[in-house]
Amino acid sequence: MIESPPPPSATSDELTTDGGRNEFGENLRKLRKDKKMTLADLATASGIAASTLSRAERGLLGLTYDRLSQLADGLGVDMAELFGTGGASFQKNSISVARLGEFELQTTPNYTYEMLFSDVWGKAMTPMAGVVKAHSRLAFDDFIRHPGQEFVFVQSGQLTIYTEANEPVTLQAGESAYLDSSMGHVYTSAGDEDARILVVCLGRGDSA
Amino acid sequence: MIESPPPPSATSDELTTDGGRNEFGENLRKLRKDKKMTLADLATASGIAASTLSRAERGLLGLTYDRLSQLADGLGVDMAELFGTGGASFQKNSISVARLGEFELQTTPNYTYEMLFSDVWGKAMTPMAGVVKAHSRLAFDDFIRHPGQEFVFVQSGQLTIYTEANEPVTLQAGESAYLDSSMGHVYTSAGDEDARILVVCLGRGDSA
DNA sequence: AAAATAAATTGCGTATACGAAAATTGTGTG
DNA sequence: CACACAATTTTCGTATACGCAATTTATTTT
Repeated sequence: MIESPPPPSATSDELTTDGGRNEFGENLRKLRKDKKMTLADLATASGIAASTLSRAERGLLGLTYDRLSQLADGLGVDMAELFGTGGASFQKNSISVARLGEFELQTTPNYTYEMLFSDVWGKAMTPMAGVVKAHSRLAFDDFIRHPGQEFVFVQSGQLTIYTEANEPVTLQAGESAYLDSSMGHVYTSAGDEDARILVVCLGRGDSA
Repeated sequence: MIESPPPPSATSDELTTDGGRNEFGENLRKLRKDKKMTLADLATASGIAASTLSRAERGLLGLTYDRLSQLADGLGVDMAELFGTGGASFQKNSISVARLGEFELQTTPNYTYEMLFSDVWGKAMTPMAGVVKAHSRLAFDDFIRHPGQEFVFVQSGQLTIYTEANEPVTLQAGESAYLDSSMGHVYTSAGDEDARILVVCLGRGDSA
């Protein structure tokens, strides 16, 4: 969360503890106006006084958890959107297309892959398509890890997934797996052929 | 967010206005313990008094925005995870496999598809695999919409995507699209052949 | 088992969130 | 421009968040 510069009249207490509530307030006002609601409308919808909402929008107070929860309900959004962290910057009403070969191939010793939609801002999912050149777990110095979850689909070939907490699993073409990506994992091709896979990571992920 | 049942000793005021803060408190305690932190450790990391943290964990108070922000920093998580909306209940260190034909085929007039990993709790992404039987937009009474984002990959055939805010786009096999799923959208097969697609929705989504 | 230490909770005074009503500002119309 | 009305902000009293120190409970050590 990027903090906005403190207002000129901020007290020293606010400088050290306001935790971004000016930014929150701006986001709140934006959400409200996007929905063509007045403070009174939102007060009715949320059960929070209009005066409180006004102060929150101007960063003059920090709402409590209970009020935040009421607010999310009143605005019909989830908490993540309320905090502007859930893809709020993802372009509304957009569709992006990834054509064959459109994205630059990235090559490592073990993989050749494209980061699909690398130019799309605010994505909550990171799709990648590519080929697994590694045919042995020994090709890897260590497991790959990143916070979140990961979906992998085998388009062709056979894929073996090694993880630090489970027995290896082997997938045929058309099969898929869903895993905790914070757990160490690596992907290897399991047959003579290099497996072709599609991977979707949650958030900005560098996958195996 | 699924609310836990109110505790038996809840006052009527808590029943109507606590906005899930017992659940929040439980999640907070879980996060803290997962990280092997005492209340004093977290107090130091976050700059919030241990007594306040204790009360928050037991649902005795609702933290203000400023404190919530400090807490997220102190725990090294983002706000979404703090509220238990970011897959907090997803099984750590897990991998699940979807074998060919494993899930029951669901059939509508326009699609035949499997909800992959339908038995996996706490998934942030909902993968679906299937066939698009509709060859015309006229097959649909209305657009499909659900909050969030959606990734669609064409395995075979040709797919045309109609959206309420953009010109239709047609994808070949191996191509994909990423879209705002709150915008009305439908998928149709574009050639003689029924297109085979893989769809990943953010969250629990019913896709087109 | 008793003693020592760590961890969590309680008590109490201060700061701030909060709501209702009043005041001010903004907008539209004649 | 004046007026009416809508929208937002301010005022003020009450409720609750919050931190520090004391107390209690839980865990570890002897």
